[in-house]
Amino acid sequence: MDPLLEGLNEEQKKAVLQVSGPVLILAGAGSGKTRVITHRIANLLINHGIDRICAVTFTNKAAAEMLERVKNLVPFVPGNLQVKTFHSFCLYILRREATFFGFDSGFTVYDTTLQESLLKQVVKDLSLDPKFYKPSMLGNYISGLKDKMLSPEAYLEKEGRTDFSKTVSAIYKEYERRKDASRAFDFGDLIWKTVQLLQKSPEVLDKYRRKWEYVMVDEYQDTNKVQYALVILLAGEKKNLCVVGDDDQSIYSWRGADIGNILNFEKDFPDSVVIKLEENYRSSSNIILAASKVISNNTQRKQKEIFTNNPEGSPVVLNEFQNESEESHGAVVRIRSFYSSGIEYKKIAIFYRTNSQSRYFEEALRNAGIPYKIFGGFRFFDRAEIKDFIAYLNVVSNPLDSVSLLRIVNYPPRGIGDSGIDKIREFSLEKGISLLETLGQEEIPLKKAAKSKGKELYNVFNDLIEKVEKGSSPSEIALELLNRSGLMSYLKEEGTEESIARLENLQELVNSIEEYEKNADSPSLEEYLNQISLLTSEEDTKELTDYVNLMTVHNAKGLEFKIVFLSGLEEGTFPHSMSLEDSQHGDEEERRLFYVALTRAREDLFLSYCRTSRKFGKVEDRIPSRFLSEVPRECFGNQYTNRERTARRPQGPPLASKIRERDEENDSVFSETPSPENLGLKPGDRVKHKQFGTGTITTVSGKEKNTKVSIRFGNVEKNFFVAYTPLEKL
DNA sequence: TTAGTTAAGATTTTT
DNA sequence: TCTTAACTAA
Repeated sequence: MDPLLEGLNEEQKKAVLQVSGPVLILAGAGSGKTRVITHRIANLLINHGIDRICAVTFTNKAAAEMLERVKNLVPFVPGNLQVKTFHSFCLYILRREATFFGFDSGFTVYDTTLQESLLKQVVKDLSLDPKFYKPSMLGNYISGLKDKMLSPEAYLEKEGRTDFSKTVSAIYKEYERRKDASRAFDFGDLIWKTVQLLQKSPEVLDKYRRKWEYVMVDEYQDTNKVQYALVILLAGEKKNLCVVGDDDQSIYSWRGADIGNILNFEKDFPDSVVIKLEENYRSSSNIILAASKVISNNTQRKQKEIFTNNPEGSPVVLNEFQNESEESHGAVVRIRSFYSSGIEYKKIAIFYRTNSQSRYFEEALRNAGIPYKIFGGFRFFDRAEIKDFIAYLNVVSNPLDSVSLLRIVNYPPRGIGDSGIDKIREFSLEKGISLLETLGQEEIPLKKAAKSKGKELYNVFNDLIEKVEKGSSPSEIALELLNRSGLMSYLKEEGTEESIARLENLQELVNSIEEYEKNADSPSLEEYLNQISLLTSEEDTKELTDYVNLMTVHNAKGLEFKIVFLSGLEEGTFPHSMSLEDSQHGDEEERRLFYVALTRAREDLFLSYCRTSRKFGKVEDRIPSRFLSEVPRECFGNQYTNRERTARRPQGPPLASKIRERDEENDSVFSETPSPENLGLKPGDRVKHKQFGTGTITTVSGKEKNTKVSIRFGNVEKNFFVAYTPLEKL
């Protein structure tokens, strides 16, 4: 038998062998979906000599995983095969077709920050109230319109002419105009402009249809209107289109995902082959029981049942903790014990609903010396100093990029403040020249010092732009810019710990550019900048080989782990209060999200919630997530102890009866004191400080070397690092 | 204009 | 709690 088919069930084989025409694979969680896709790609490559394939996913992590698994199946990966996210896929096309948009020398990709700063300018210039028209809200709104392929005019038409819609439409229009003048695309543009390109240019469309005769889309239930349009365009008349998805795992409606895309596939393609994968090979039957019972509470779903022939496995464990620190500590203790019994860290994942929750786990893992990697959330490229320097590079690569220029025109300080900036912008508008050009003008009405600094900056940019044209390498440009921008000396002079760290980060960025140069076919500054704009955190961490995975549940989709910790299962966090406000979907999307989380686990699933958690630094009481009561009692096994762990509150939470440890062994989790690192200092202690005399400790924070204490001396409160401050305990 | 201080306000999820 | 906007003094 073909080794590609080994170990596959009949339906999976059918999916792998279905070469041409439209195919819909309805794949339940853990039904071997990625296996089917990768084997299908391998089958096309090996048995049919077809390499004109593109496979599109949503997250970088899923794309990387897919490519990796294809690599393991085939002797080599042909250049024609593309496995990418929607965004990187479109970037690939747009970079090659930029001339279509009149962007003859490429373009800049605006991330959310640059998008919002442009919107802020627009709101200001249209004399609108920035308190009401918040850049972040406008950014989301406009992105949403782009997902639906609505232009400012089409939006107005559809929405009706209210004061609000008229204003938003005007902002949107002006935003587009300026973005265009800055020769930039935002994230939404990447996909929509690609669709427009393919619609308007038959030659280009034809070219890419021939380049990729076979199109595969993963997580099809999460495609939105514009992504749908893209897929349909690419599939063309040949319709060699294979989509894979599961309506129960649709978790992106807030980004315009249209579940109708998957539900209507058979209508869109009447000659399609539909394959259902319902057997779960991933998880223990305990986990599958929990997950399928929970999801059955949703009304808006296709009636179906996932099942497994896997053994029952360990009980699902539900833990209650007093707060987030104890919760993360509890996970660390278990991770340690798993590790000492021979389980690698990378088999373990910790999930949470929102990125901010990662903090506690990071802290606990760091203190325990356990390697970890955070997916999503804050990236290296999100650091302010990196963004600043990238803004510098953006201007060199695209002198028309006024948004980036404005970001750094006064950083480091050049005496060009808000009023100076206004003057420069006025002048540039009057003369019809770019902002950068304006900086070089003699007659701008600025103070002498500011004017000469501006001119200096202009010269630096001009020189570097010239050097790019003469073929200087990106890293050469970066190094020179680092010096001549004054950034380097500014940070050096500052001399604080903070500024030194920033300098090191900038050095790290230069390293990253050098790294890129080594690997790229024909390295250019512009390509580098384009690429990093789509990067998420997984690509930029140092290469660790074994690490615990930390991520949001959204990021976890499509992945699987032997051991999963799902944390923060409290009302308001999961389901998140913000999503409950959206009455249209109610809590159903949150439940799907919970379902996704549960079905990631292969063997061990630990659920946890806290009695109290912090919100904006304030401790608040919490109640367990509604989803916990939807998990059948028997999933938690029979072995419970009745001991209360944290008897700080007399009355138990609603679910107290369920929330027990499963056996004595695990009791040790709680008998360890959570943080012995504070050197014995605790709030309320009286201490003596050499300089300030006697005071009372109000708070203790941080761990080990980083332990900080706040001490109140009379009416003043001061903060100290315990490690640096000799304190005498009284 | 800048640096330093104070008060408000922020957090859903991703590219 | 932490970041940013607004305010104030120089």
